[in-house]
Amino acid sequence: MMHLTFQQLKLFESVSRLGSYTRAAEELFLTQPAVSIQIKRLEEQTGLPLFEKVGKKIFLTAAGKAMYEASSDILNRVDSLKNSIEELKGEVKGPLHLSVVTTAKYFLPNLLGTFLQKYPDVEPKLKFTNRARVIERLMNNDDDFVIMGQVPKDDNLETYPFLNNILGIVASAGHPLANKKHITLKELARQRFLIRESGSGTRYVFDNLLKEHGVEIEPYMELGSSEAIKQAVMAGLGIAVLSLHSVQLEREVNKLTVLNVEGFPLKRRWYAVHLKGRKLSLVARTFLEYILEESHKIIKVKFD
DNA sequence: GCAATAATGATGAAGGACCC
DNA sequence: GGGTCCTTCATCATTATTGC
Repeated sequence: MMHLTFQQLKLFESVSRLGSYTRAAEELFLTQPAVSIQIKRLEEQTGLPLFEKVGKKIFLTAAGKAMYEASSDILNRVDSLKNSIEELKGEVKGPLHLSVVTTAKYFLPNLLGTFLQKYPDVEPKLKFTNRARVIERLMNNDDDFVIMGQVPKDDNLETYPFLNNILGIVASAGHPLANKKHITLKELARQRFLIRESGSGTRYVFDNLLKEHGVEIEPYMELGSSEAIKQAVMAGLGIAVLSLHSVQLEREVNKLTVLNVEGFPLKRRWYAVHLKGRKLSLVARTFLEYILEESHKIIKVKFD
């Protein structure tokens, strides 16, 4: 009979997910040897290696994959048990698992901060990633719910719009088009465009808009985050489509400006989304109700 | 840079001795 | 018999160091 500890499973799940002993140690506030020793003991209990090293990378063996599936399941069940117990006690307490598209990092911490002031015993577990990965996690039912701007068309999803997501064409304050009253999309297409990688929600919206108007642009540069794009725009490398949530501060200090382009700003919504039929924990329900009712009071953005 | 190993310390459970 | 204190041991963590 294997004698596995909960700590070993937690460490194993973390190492598998992050592909690194060191990263797992950082995540769990331990030292790397502590992780190494526990994984070794787990392998001794299993009687089979769980990881194999190829060069500097580690990969799961067949036994490791089976262990990963089981450990994820056990950890999820324990989280769910914690939620059930807290629900029986009627306390808003315990883990809150959310996957969030990266652009939402400009407003979600603010919402979460005010929520945690009210419910300090909630343990938020956030994953900021791009739209494609958020959809993957949504379909795998990995989180309580996800937050995204562009919800895939799927009858199996429950969606809750909660906040305006305004997308604008952003340029450096000294850009030649900065003071122009009306800019056509064709005119815009001649500019140097900085765009997000495919898989990003902002890119998805922009591509669709261009297709609708039969306009083609040649991207000048592709960057992996809104933050990188913002810095590049401020450096005068080009213009970009960005959520106005992400450039609020830069607009206030006159580092960036929003161009007056036909069809812009694009008014979209932020959505909380989960699979239909998913039973939300008390913590998740409370947070969902909180953002539906309070987000527009807490998060303000200048649209013009 | 990253994982493994060795030496060492902290902590908690179990068991025995002692006292009331 | 029950409660308290002390010792022992296992476990899990750390730092320092080594090897790839």
